Amino acid sequence: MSRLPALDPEHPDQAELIIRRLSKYSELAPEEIELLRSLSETPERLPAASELIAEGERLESPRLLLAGWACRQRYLSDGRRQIFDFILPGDIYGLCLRPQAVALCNAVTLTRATISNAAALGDAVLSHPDGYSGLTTATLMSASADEVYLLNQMVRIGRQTAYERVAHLLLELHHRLSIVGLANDGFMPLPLTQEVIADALGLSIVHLNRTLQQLRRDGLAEVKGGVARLLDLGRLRGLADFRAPHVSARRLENGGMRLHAAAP
Amino acid sequence: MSRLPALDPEHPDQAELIIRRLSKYSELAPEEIELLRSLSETPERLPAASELIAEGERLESPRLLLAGWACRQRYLSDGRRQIFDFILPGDIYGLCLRPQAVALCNAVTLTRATISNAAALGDAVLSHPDGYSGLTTATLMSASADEVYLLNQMVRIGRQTAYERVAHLLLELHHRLSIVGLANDGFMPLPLTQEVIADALGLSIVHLNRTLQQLRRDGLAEVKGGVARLLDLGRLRGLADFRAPHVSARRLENGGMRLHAAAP
DNA sequence: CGTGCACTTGATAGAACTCAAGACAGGTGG
DNA sequence: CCACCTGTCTTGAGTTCTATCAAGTGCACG
Repeated sequence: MSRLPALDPEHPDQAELIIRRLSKYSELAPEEIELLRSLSETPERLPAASELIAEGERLESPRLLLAGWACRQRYLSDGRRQIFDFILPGDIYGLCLRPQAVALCNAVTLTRATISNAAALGDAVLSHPDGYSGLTTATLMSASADEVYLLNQMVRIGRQTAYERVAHLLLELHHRLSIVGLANDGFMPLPLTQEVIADALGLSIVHLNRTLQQLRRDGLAEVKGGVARLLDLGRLRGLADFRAPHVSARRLENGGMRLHAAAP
Repeated sequence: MSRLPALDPEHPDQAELIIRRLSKYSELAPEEIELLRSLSETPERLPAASELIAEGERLESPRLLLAGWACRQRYLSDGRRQIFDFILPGDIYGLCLRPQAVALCNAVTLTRATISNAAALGDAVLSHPDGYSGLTTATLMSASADEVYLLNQMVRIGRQTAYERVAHLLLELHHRLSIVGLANDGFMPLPLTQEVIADALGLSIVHLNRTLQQLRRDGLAEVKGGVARLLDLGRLRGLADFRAPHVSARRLENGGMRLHAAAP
């Protein structure tokens, strides 16, 4: 693994993250990388708790989260909240293959964040896929992976215990952050309050807190001060039944494109 | 509301269900209706518990469930199962806008079922959307609604109590079945074992059973013998926080509807 | 008339939630 | 510089919800 460039979340002057991520899925041509790099030219800073997308809003063009964390969520009328998934640095959001698509839920930032419009990427993928085959392949495989994360989330909250849920989510986030170089060997940023994690996992704050303590007592994971440390990836994977989505990057370049792609 | 034609699940000689459903989303031209009708010409009968799609399988062409019920699901390695969503009569499944898509989870029949290949529909939507604008609009809106059902499911299992979950699921199924004319005024087929419902809602069989009894004692819903009767839709909607997905049917008739089979 | 599957019931244990209070920041204003 | 917020995290106690275990019922089917 090559050394990672410094990644100051407050001054992300490049689109390295998304370049790294999409490169995992398909080889990118120089002009495709150039296109991605150009996405960071018009960054916009947002405070935490900013609404990125409102439910029902028309999705005009995709956007890129350059830095910071966000999520998609919905509230029940009595205030209970369910977080569907997290949007991590380097992720594209608001991209939908359906024309005239409308957002099905809202998206908000969980930390300070930097975003930029990714209309150029949307254009490439939706209108000129033949001219940007690598980029298109990679973007679609990435979208596919995002759908897998959604299904994972459903299994977690539907069929796993609190202990398993937390372990599984931490592993998934670690995996996703590893891809863009933000996590290494169990160490990763986790700028989420326990309330947010609880709302994602369908747990109460108090119970999540105790579950985290249990994981720490068991020598499996420590979460503190916006950082998480997974101390025993092997045991965590076993207990949480976690398997990294095998998005066989770069294999079968032509032909059987082996991705977990999707199906309603 | 017009009278419904007889719908014998064992001999569904027409594609009326999907025609009704898609017509809710967009006005269909005569030739579009003809195309849909032609989908029922090569029906295939399957017993219960047949695998419709295997996880990882390449999605060649969409298919239509003419009769019977199915679901998408995943198992944990210790046998626990999570059902993600239900596929109802008249539903399309295996349609994915991504080229070369692969199934993200498997799909199986829950009852005897009749299916047919819907390649013609896939072709129309993916390759000739301009020639089938109504059909394309309707199909995409329908796919969109399916995604909403997935999010609903996540909210149910993540943030609702057992009682609320059951009520909410029954209302959603009733709503979906109403659209194709299979449910009326609280009365609907429900050919699911309690085990299946439990696996969808993230509950144990025993607890689901008791929750159903509670709903019945409260005069809200009766489930028995493959049939469900929702006795007080208003109260059910209130307690489950259910709102029918407002699928803005029939607006935006011709917009820049442009969808392509972006192909790497 | 047995057999199997779905459903039901009772008893009990365990998981997770709620309430309430305290500890510990980081930031603010005096 | 310090007192004071406010939001987050932590802890304890008690309750509620849900799962598990174990039988038993009912019905459809061969």
